[in-house]
Amino acid sequence: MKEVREFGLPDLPRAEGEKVVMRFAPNPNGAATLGSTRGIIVNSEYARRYNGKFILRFDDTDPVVKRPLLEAYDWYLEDCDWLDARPDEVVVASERIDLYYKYAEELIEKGVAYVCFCPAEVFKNIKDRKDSCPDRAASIETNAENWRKMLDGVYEEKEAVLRIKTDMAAKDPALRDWVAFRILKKDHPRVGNRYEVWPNLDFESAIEDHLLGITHIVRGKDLMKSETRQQFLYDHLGWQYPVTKHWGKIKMQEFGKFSTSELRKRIEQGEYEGWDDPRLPTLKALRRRGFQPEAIRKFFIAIGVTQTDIAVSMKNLYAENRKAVDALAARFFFVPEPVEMELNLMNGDSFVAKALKHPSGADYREIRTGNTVYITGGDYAKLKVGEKIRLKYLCTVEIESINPLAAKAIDTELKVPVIHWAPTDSIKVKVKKPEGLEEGIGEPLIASELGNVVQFERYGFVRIDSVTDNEVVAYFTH
RNA sequence: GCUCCGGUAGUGUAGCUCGGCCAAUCAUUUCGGCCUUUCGAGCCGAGGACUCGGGUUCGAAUCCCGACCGGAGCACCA
Repeated sequence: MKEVREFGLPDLPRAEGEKVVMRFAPNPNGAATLGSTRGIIVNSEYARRYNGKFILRFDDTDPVVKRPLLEAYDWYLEDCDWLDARPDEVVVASERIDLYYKYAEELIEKGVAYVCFCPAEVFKNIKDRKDSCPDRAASIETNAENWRKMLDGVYEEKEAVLRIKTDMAAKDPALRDWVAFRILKKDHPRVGNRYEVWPNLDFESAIEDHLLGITHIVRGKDLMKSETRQQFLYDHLGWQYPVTKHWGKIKMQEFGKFSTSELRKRIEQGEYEGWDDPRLPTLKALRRRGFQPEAIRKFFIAIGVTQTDIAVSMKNLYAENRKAVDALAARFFFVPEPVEMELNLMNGDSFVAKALKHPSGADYREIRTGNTVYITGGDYAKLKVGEKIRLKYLCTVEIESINPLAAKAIDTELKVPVIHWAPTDSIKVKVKKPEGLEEGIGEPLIASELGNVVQFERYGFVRIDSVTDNEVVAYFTH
């Protein structure tokens, strides 16, 4: 019988009464991007659904090519907290290197790991021929001794590696004898110069997943082959591989290709203001722009875990965020490209507009103005003499002249266009958008919303980022 | 070159394991309408898809084969 699933992630296959243990394992070489966010949310969501455990593990075993950033460890913790995905346990691989050495020795003793002295290109040739490298046949004693020498610093970088024996004749070249440890004589941001022999991801993560009791691995399909490679290791050690699930490549249409390393380079070169620059696809940037964590969660859960490669538009996230933010965002008038309008009010009319703070509520805000108001350049461009428009919450006017712009108040009429405006004593407002800076003016009360997400009517949602004496800076949400 | 994975509307996604209840779900986008004060908000409505070709079957989105298209791995990166 077919049943339509409720909104959410598909169920994970699991044994009866099994305690689910999930993990998210980033390399902290920069701030979390939208890509990493998927990993945080999907894994924590599964852990939550099955009442299991969620582990955050830093796979920081590469001090050179993708060198960890010391601050990023904390950033990940903050981001997880913010996303309501606080880990039950945090593990740092670089602090557990001795543990990996122990297993390396065990594998050497079992005769399933060997120290290989082939230069990379030479080994590639051998591998492509489905041949074996001469070191593969070395005795256990020789390997143990060579491994010892590796650890003792006898060899230089690239002179020797420790390989795991798989099958040099495997149909798939990606599986043949892979590197488990290599020599890197470079300090590590976290543990300094304590180690010169570093495990590769396949080795480190294989050992950790077992030790941490991970039951299910859910990650990107770029690591699909990793499972097959690591399976050899699990067989050698008599372990059971976790259940795996892989999602396809995700690309945000608005951002194109980005990698953490690339981002880091550009930030260091000053191309961006920092990891929270509003143009960036980082969690820090989205937070500063006023996105709500529950919207981001829902967005990634809706996308799910299919293996198809996808190109998603930020519009989907915007839609989700709009639902979260609409109810709590107070409304204000912000006028970009302001054009001055002289206002001739009828006798007895008030210069104080009573405006709704939120269309669904009853709370008012007062907007006081003199006999000049400001309207947006865009609205101005469409005006003609004799046309009637309503200045929202203030009055209906008839345009008397365009240059200079002047209008007189008339009796309220139905079905006239409604535009918003800014009062005489407006404050300066700068809006930082992904596309650039937009300047304008707005009602003074905006300055009282520091840190809040508000809606600039007919413009969009923004988060008030900073307030000074006569200027407000807002980050554009969407 | 070798190996692996995938292909449902503009974009995501459900359905595929166990073929019929699928003239295909939900969301978003787009379009139209509504709202006696938001034409970047809200409400209502409409449109829009099973990559192609064979096969199996009474019956195929679902099973099989092939083609085409997309992506990944073959790093002393993660």
